[in-house]
This record gives sequence, structure tokens and C-alpha cells, in this order.
Amino acid sequence: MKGENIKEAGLKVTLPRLQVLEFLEKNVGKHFSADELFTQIRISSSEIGLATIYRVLNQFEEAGLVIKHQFENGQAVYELDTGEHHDHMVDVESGEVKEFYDEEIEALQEKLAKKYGYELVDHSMVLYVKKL
Amino acid sequence: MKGENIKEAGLKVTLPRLQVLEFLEKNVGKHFSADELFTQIRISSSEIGLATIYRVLNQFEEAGLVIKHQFENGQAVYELDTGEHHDHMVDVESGEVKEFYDEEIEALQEKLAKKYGYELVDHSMVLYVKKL
DNA sequence: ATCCTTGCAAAATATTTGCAGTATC
DNA sequence: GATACTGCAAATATTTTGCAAGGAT
Repeated sequence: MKGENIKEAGLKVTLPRLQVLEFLEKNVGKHFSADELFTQIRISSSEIGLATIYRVLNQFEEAGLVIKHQFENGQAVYELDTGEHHDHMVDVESGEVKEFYDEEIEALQEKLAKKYGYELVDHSMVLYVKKL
Repeated sequence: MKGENIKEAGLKVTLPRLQVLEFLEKNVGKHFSADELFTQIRISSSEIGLATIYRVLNQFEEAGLVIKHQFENGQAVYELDTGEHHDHMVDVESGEVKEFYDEEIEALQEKLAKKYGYELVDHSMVLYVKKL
């Protein structure tokens, strides 16, 4: 169903919400700022307001539909939450974001938490990199 | 010497710069937003401008005297760069923050960046944990 | 004496909110 | 039809910049 997950979040299935969700679904693994989403959706179709984008993204985040990231550049970016954990690598020169998953790192983090007497609940790791 | 590291950064040793640096030196391991520094320095002494705080912090960051962190709340925070890198472990139940350093993780991050054709410039890692 | 630095105010960014009209259930 | 939602504009919040005055070497 098209707006099933929107409805499940207790939100009405409206055009702006569908547009935002569908755009993110078409671009899984990529990250967009509110302004980029605004521009993209404006280009491909109708009259959407930037404020609405922000409102919808906040509601989606609350509902667990999207993940919000605050990388080092001031602007927050959003991506669809596919439920599959991954970490991020940010090219500090181009701003490009790559996702990656490394079993060794994950295991090491578990081990580290235990070493300090904790259980690992969640983590975030961002590598800031530049091209060699 | 008091303003030695300021001078070494190619900056003139001025009152605002000394005040910011000394405040951070008195609070190693803690993090402050520009606004908090502004308020704190205003309370304890003289007429300093918020814009100056921002300028000084940017210069200090450039010079490697302070580290800037962009946490999840929009406001950037700064801490003195003691030269000792560390990551953070946050107890999700108590809110307590532990700093830690692990050679194996550091090496693995370098390796990972290389694997994707990048040079590691910086990284941030936060482990969210709870007591076992 | 020169050039850097400062504080203030205004500008630039990023995001949120008030409101009156509109669409969804 | 009631209520939630929207777009726009105005309001906030954070950080940067222009400028004239003040300070360091």
C-alpha cells in the first residue's frame, strides 16, 4: 500500500507526506537536507512549502520512518530508515556521504562496552575523510 | 608562559583570547557552547562580545588549540585540545559520559578509510550503553 | 604608524511557529 | 463537518561579517 506506514504513524496521508516519503524511498542510502528535498520535490511536481518539509521530516523522525543526522556542516540531513544499521563516512571536501558496515568494528564496540562494564545499546560513528 | 600557545598560533595575545583559553584550561574535559563561554566570561570579568567569542574559537580551532564538536542539538560545543584523542561512551540511563581511547578501534578506522580510497581526517564515535 | 583586533549591529543560515485557508477522514 | 494539514510570512536561533574605534608591536 502506498501510504501505509504514514497511516500507521497516526498521520493523515497527504500529498506532501507522500512526496517526501516516496522521494526518500527512491533514494535509499542517500542523504538530503530539508532544502534539497524542497528543491527536488518542487522541480518534479507541485507547490510544497519548506516549512512543511521540516514539519513532515520531524514527524517522520518521531515515527521512526527516517533518520536525522547532524554532520559537521551545520545542515541536518535525512535518510529513509530501512532498519539496517550502518555507519557513515563523510568526504570533508565534497560533503559526499558514504554508508558502510564493518563487522569487525561492530564486534570491537561490543567488546569495548563490556570491558568497561556496560552493555552496548546503540552507537554512532562518523569518519571524516578526504580522497587520497 | 601565559599566552605562549596563542602567540605560536600567529595571533596577538589579547584579553579576550586569554580569557577564552584560560576558561577552557580551567575546565579540561568539559564542553561549552559559544554562548555559555560568553555568559561565563561576562560574569567573571569584562566586556566581551559574542562575535569575538566565535572569532576566537574559530581561530583556536584552526590553530589546533580547541576541538569543536557538533552534537545532536544544533549548538556547537568546544573543549580544550589536550592532544589526547578520545571517544565518548554515554550511559543512556544515567546520562553519564565516559571518555575512552582504544588503539584497536583507531587502527581499524584508518584501515577502513583506506579500503574505500580515503584518508582519515577525523572521526567521532559515541557508544550508547547501559550498565550490565 | 601600521595592522590586527574588538564590540556592536546587521546580515546570513537554518529551523520553527502563527495564521487563515484547504484537504483528509 | 470537524480536525488535522498546508503554504506563506514572520519569528527564532545560531553563527558570520561590515565597520569604525581601540590596542598591540
